[in-house]
Amino acid sequence: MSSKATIVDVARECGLSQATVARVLNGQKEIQVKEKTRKRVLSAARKIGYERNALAANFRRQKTKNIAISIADLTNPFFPELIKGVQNKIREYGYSIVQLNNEWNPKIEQDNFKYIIQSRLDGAIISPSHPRANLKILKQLPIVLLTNSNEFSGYDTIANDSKGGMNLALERLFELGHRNIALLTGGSMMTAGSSWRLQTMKNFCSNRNIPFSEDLCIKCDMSVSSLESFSQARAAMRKFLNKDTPATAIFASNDILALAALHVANEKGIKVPDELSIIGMDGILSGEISYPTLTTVEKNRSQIGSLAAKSLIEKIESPHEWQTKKIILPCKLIERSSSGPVRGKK
Amino acid sequence: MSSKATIVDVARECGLSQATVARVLNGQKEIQVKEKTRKRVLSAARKIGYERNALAANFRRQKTKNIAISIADLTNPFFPELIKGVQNKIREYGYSIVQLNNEWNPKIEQDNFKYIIQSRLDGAIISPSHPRANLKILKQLPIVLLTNSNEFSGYDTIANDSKGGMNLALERLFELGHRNIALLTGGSMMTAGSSWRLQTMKNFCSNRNIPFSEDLCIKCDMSVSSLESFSQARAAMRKFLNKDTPATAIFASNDILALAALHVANEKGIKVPDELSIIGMDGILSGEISYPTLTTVEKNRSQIGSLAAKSLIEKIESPHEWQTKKIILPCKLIERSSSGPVRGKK
DNA sequence: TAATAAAATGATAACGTTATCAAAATCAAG
DNA sequence: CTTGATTTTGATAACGTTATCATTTTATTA
Repeated sequence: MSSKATIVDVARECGLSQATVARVLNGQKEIQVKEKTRKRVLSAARKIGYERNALAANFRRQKTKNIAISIADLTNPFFPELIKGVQNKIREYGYSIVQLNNEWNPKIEQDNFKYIIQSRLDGAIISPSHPRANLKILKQLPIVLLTNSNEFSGYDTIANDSKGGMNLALERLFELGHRNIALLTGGSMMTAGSSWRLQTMKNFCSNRNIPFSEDLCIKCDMSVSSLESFSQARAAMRKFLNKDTPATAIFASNDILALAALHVANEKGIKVPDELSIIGMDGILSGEISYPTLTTVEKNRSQIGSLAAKSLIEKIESPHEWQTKKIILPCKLIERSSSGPVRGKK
Repeated sequence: MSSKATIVDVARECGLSQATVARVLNGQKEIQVKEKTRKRVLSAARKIGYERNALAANFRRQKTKNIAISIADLTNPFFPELIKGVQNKIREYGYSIVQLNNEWNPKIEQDNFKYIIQSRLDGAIISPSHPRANLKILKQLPIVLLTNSNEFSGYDTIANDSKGGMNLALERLFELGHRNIALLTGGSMMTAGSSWRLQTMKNFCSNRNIPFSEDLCIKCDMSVSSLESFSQARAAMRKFLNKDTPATAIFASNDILALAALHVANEKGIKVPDELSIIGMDGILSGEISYPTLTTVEKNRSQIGSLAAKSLIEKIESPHEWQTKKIILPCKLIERSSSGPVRGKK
């Protein structure tokens, strides 16, 4: 029938107690059971087609060997590779992933958190949808946040040094002679990160004593799907390039935005990098196959995923002896063909 | 403490039976409980911070409200959008996704299937890693396969009409005057689909009475990560273009391969589409932002995901009155800038 | 108001595993 | 062979919910 064989059925079949059967089938170590009985159990289990009921086991132990990954949008090319990194790491430990998207919607995000708690998942890797995301409900749970925002002081976090990475790009542009650098970034202050980007830009400009005005800030929406983000960035870029801008270079907050800028430049016949240098951030595949290929500040997402997973599992499996850990990985500037020394404008 | 409040604690707190409390907190319909007691329960639950233990509930009902999605590789840009489609649909029904990757490894895939069974997930959406993937273990489970291979005759399947889509592209290229069309595709016969592609190509050529030889078949590996696939395809393309080939057009099995071809063409100074037309398949983001933009045979992944989810949930929730369903969605040719009429060769 | 029907609540037995402790079997040493 | 230590097995109580009844309360009707 539809109802599966249980441990009791196996016990009956082989004439041993269910305790012994359990030890053979689901016991942790190979210890404490005779080879002969082990075989007796296994053949009985195979005979009646026993499949472990993880539901019952999870319930009994109040553990699931599942962890959540909460992100905004899976179609954002940043995440799949990160998740893959997590996946590969946790497989070693026998965990699985429950994948939760929130579409940048804090309400859905909150529902997802509630789901995590109610499903008694063992832990969670969370990319907060915004800098003040409400994590209260998760306070008893081992979690690792994918952010370097200082809003999350009590939590374990892991992220790339985006600020440092941004400076890497800006310094390189300065070195190449650029003095009018535009910033293409998300406009909403709700979005994690957009305000520090503006601040980093201002700091850089004042340090280097070069001008920065609101005119050099191209705002669009990052808290939407990649496609929408791309299309909005293009619109913003068109508008920006229609004004006779002094910018000789653009730093974009992520590769999608950078590729949008590149697209518009191609469309308008502006030569990249001769007339305009463009640097993105993340290091997604699209940037490796664009024309020209995209200079970018790379974040090693697979590494982040892997480290986040490792951290989380250590935290899950030895909750004592744990102290809050903040990991910040350096970014790497990958110079491809969308950036170069400043030359004349059209 | 770490141990959470249970339904019994709530019952004690509000002086009602646990049955009544259960009815209020987890009961399906709003029926059969007085407004007054409902409030009494809810306030008690809130007071002692009760969170439903889904582990216990799932165990008792032998249902998880979780479905699996089994794919080869999440970083393949084909899948995230598909999963998003699934995600958005199942949210309506209160289900969640357990995400399983197999890295094209049948052994991992089989382990994942076992996991699905043992975790008593309610159903699964499966993209088989190869045409003879062993689904035996899943036979009692509601599943929907993402394939149009006829190897899976007893199963519900849903996929785009790839063959038809491929013909769409080939016919269009023929119409544009192309008579020497190369096929860029996966080389291994293990890979789902690569043999029918070759067959479709041969059929088309013999129908249209144009030549096709092994020389016009550029083989690389599709059963690897996108990045690797891209790089292998580039190598194959370089080799192909070094021979003085008569091809004026290339049809690639997916957009990654097509973009690799485009990349090599750009690299070699071959003008696309003037000297070489390239058409891909899938409709991924990278193809919209490449230069030139990529003509492609689009598969609506989000729609597939959504339909697969709907099908699966219907099957889960009314297992009777179900008959095997095979859905084949048409592809759509999207003509962008990488294809055009045949002209002179270099 | 009594008798009956209907609605609301209560008592309790599963679900299948793991964990704990007790009992039995085996082994080692005198 | 006994005794004691050690290994192996067995009996049984949870885990927290849902589902099935039985019971009580409330509503309806004569």
